[in-house]
Amino acid sequence: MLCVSELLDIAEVVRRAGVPVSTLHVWERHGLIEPVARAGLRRQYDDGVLTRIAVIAVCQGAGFTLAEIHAVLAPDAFAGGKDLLVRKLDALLERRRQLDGAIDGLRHALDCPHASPFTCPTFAAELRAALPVRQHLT
Amino acid sequence: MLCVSELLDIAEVVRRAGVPVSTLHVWERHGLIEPVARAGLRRQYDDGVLTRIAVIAVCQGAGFTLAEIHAVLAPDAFAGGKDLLVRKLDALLERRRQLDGAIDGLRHALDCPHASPFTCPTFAAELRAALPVRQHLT
DNA sequence: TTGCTCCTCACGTCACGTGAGGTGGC
DNA sequence: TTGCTCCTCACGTCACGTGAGGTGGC
Repeated sequence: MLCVSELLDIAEVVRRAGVPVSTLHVWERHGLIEPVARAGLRRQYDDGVLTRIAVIAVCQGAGFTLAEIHAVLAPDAFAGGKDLLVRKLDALLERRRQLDGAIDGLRHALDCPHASPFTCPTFAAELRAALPVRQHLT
Repeated sequence: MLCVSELLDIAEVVRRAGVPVSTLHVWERHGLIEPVARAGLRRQYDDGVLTRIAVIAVCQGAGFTLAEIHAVLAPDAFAGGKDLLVRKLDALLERRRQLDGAIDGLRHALDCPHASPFTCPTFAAELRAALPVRQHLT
């Protein structure tokens, strides 16, 4: 059995994943990723690291801390239930609601004939409406 | 002419805006907000601070740094053109695209019969597809 | 006078970013 | 042997969060 799986050096991972080296080092210190080997001091990754990186990126987009992502990446993360994921999905939906508000606000600011959004009653009203929903993502 | 505009203490601002005191202090140090007066040491805000806070919150959602938000809040921010806003709108749209990807991914993870997303080919493929778009919000 | 809210100042934290100086594969 | 990539380690940064100890309005 020939197991000649392609090994990636860190530059290749940076190129394929679009994540800077400094970030990869941080994630490694937090136990989120790990090279399968070293060539001298140089990290050698296998192809699976790209999937892990994708999971980390998506989870960060969902507002997970690195510690939470560590839990998600654990082998038994989905054994005991998916409560964390359900809560995070709610947070994501709320986040999208806020984001849509920001997009609408920015579009209005770009179209607005007023010199500044502060002098525009429509914009002010829109902003005020966006405020009270601010919540912590827990 | 009676100018008895309602003054707000910091607790009232926290209640109405949903932003913690520590954050208000930081924003003040960065020149983003300012009390209109002090009662002894205690900050007294007018009603307009709520609009500024709303702008700050929306801009943060758009990925602005506090320094950039400071520029947006300047009286002549919209005099010289709206290039910054146009770029940020693009960043926001890209961010929403990522967010939608994360929402789809999470929903799939919750429905998925597999023990872990890593063993599910659909999930892995979805994640990989979400990766190469990672860009800095500049 | 007594709480209670508010204050300032310093330090901690989270997720990186940035050199400085050194190692090692091709 | 010479670059060039990669390494580790320490320190900086951004946007807060968290006490510690003190002030002051009601």
